[in-house]
Formats: sequence, C-alpha cells, structure tokens
Amino acid sequence: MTDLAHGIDPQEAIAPQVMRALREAIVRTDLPPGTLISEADIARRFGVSRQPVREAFIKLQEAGLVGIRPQRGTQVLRISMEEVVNARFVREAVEAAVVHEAAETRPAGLAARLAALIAEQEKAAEAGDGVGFLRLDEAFHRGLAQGIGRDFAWSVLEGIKAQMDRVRFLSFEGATPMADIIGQHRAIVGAIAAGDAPAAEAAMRRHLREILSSLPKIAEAHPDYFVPRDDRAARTAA
Amino acid sequence: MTDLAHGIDPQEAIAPQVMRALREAIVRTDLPPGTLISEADIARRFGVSRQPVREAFIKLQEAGLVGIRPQRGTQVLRISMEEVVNARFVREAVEAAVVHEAAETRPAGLAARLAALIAEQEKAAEAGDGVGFLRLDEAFHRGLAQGIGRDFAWSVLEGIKAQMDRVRFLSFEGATPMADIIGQHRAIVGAIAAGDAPAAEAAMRRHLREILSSLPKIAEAHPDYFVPRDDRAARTAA
DNA sequence: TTCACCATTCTAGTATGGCAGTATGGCAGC
DNA sequence: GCTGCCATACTGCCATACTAGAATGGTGAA
Repeated sequence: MTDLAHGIDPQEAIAPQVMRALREAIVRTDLPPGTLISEADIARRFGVSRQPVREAFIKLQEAGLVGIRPQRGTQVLRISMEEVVNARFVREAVEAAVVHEAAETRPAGLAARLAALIAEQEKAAEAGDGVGFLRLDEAFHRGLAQGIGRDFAWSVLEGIKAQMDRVRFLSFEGATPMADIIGQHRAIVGAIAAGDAPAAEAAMRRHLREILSSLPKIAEAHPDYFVPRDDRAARTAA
Repeated sequence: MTDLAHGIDPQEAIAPQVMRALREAIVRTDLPPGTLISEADIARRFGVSRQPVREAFIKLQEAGLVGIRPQRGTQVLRISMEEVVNARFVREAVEAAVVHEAAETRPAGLAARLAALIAEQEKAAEAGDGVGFLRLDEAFHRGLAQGIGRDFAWSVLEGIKAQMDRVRFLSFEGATPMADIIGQHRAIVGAIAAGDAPAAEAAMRRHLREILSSLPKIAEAHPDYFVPRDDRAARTAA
C-alpha cells in the first residue's frame, strides 16, 4: 500500500473510492490481517479528510473485513473460517436457486456467454494468470445471476463474500487447481444447457463446496492470517 | 413522527439509534413513502448533529428504504414490487436451505420452541394484535435459523427484508389471514419434526410465496405507497 | 523492584463549518 | 405572457474542531 492517493478522483464521491481501494488492499493482503489502521492514518495516505474514511470503515466492518473499536482503533480482521463457512452456506442456497431457475428458463444466449467466459478462463489458466482467473471466475458467477435477471441476488452475494474472496486470493498456493474449477464451471453450464435443474443445482453445490476441503490447507499455509482454530467451524460445515 | 428525541440514549452511539428509529418509522408508514427528509431536518428533530444522521441515511439507502440524491435531498422510497419479489427470491433460497438442514439435523428442542412460538401467535391472532403477530412471526423465522446455528444467514436476511417488512405491515387490510400463516408455520414445523427435508422445504417455499399473491391486493389498497406498476415484477416472480 | 497515580497521546464518534450543485422565486426585457 | 438571468436558499459531501474513553509511558512511594 505505497501509493493510495494515486486513484482518488475528486470529481466523484470520495468515500466509495476509499472503500473500494481498502477492500482490494485487504483482499490482496497488501493490508495484512491484524494490521492496525486508523481513520487519521488512512485519511493522510489518501489525502482526504477523516469523514469519508470513516464511512468506508463502516462499510468494511459490515463486510467483516475490519473491526472498529471505539476509542481504541480499527484493525484488519483475520479470516474467520466460521465466517467463510457461513457465507458459503448462504451463497450455496442462493446460487443453487439461480442455476435451478437458469436451467428451467434457459434464456437465449446465456449458455453461450458462459461458455465464452470459460474459454477466457482457460486462457488465463494457461498463462498462469491467477488474478485474471479470479476476475473471470467472478464474472462467471455474476453473469449467471444477471443472465436470468437476478441482479439483486448477486448484489446480496457481493455483500457477503469478502471473506471468501480473501481465501480465494490465498488459494493459488496448493489449493484447487484452475483446471478443476473450469471443469466444475463446465458441468454447471452443461446442466443448464440441458435444462436439467436438479443436475445444475448439484453441480453448483459441488463447486461451492470445494472451498470446504481446501480451506484447512490454506489456513495451515497462512496461520497468521486466520482466526485461531475453532471447532465450531467444522461442525457447521456439515 | 412527533417525538424523536424521546429515545436517544447519549451513552450509546447515536447513529445506530437514529437508523433504527427511522427504519421503524418508515416501515410503519409514520414516514410515508415519498416523504422528503434531510440530514438537517432529522438532526434537528433528534437533537443531534448531522453526521450520525448521514450515517443512518447511508444504511437506510443500503436497505432500499431511502434514496439519497446529492445536492437535492433524500426521499423515503416507495415500495418497489420488484424489490419485494427480488428479496423474496433470496429469502426463499436461504430459508429453504435452513429448514432443509433443520429437518435433517433435528436439534433437540427446536420443534418444541417453534411450537411454543406458534401458540403465542395463536393468542395474538385471537386478540387481533397484528403488530404483536408480526413480531412473533419474525421470532419464528429467526428462531429457525438460529436454532440450527445459522445466525449469519439470518443476519443476511435481516439486511434485505426491509421492503417485505413494509408490505407485511400494510398487510392487515385484506391480505393473508393470520390463521393461514399459522397453518403454514405448523406445516413447516411438522415436516421438521418428521425429519422430512423435502416437505419442510416445500412448506417454507409455499409460505414465502404467499406474499406474491397478496402483493397486488396490498398495492391496490395503497397505490401511493408503491412504485408505479411495472410488468417486470410479474415476469420475475415466476 | 513493583505498583499506583498522573500526564500525555491516540482513537472513534459527534458537532460545526465550508463548498459545489440544485431548485426556486423575482425581475427585466422582448 | 414568456423567457432568460440572477439572487437566494437548500441540499449532501467533505473538512475541521471538539469530546470522551482508552492506552501508554513516566515518576514517586513502598
């Protein structure tokens, strides 16, 4: 996080820009878990007043990325496996409903658009472009929801998936290979194209459950980034 | 909205209190849809500064209850049938997953606790206590999610159901009778107690789809409270 | 050496002021 | 009567100042 002022457009509202930059810095571990930050500190770095930083902090707290402690300071939160698992549960429920509806309605062009995204994912995987792959993976899921007019559902998921995003950013060191993810995406699109709603649901559920098996490995590789182990996460994962 | 200062505890953070009071006033139509409000106006009424009011406004905007227009003012939004339908979709997906898990795991005491809530609902229905009934209905749904440790899922639903809350507040004039809702709750609990996950899901889906049939009647009874009719809502409701 | 007290510093939350954009009303000219 | 221009008022957004609570470090006494 060397140059934050580089990117603030004074023509647009400042708070959302600060929020986006900080979210990105947290997800990419430029602001590692455990980092102490303050309104004043961040305001100085961005060259803005504290107020919009405060607004950004409040939103980041809602996303589970920071903890604001009155009078004491704000801290980038460690990744909670429990929160990842909880968010995944909600995400699975919603995305299963989305693909169920996609398979039932089969909107014109949706399968083709998704297939094109998958082709781009393959290119990214070949090039070893992890960040690009993540972006395309997100475009895939977003394209699914928005392809059937479920923009609101996607916006809800966007609000809750920060922890999963952090895990996925860390996941290029031994977690699920990109080729496996691509295969899972293919299975989803295949079931949608075939109008097979139960199969589409099952494929999406399998896809989103992948994180449950890779999560312990990632946590082991980055123990400092995670909240200390809590057995409750394992129980709720069932 | 006569006496807002009545209720602000200066020992606690002010912004969340203002947000809660305004949310309540909007849901109960004390601040009717279309009302113009401003940071300065609300701040004067609560006897606080504009800053925490602004924070409350931002959160209310996220909940879809107000629209903040820079430089021009803030307005209590009319109820959008489309948004109700969109929120219902997400809610159905998540709550179906919750009851599915409840029926599979059958935590000790859950069915009994839910049955006790239903008994209280019956009392409220007999007494014609609509507001009390709404509170108990919400307790039922919250108790379900929290009863299986899905607190996070419930908190997500809380964040998106403001529009549905407004509709339900308006629904005591000809919409679904309380007795029908109680019957639906019973069916859900019965399926959970029997460990029949598919039946529990189906019962919850039926229950949450109830609003789709009553929504047009409510909108007809309160045309000024709703966004003008848009055919897209009917399409997305399928 | 340890503990208690005090001063200083830091923090988030709130209060107040300034700014740019928008809306409205009044007035003059055609 | 209509239109355009200007002055005024209002708005949200951001900047700055104030406040209360928490943390830390220094000092003196036991």
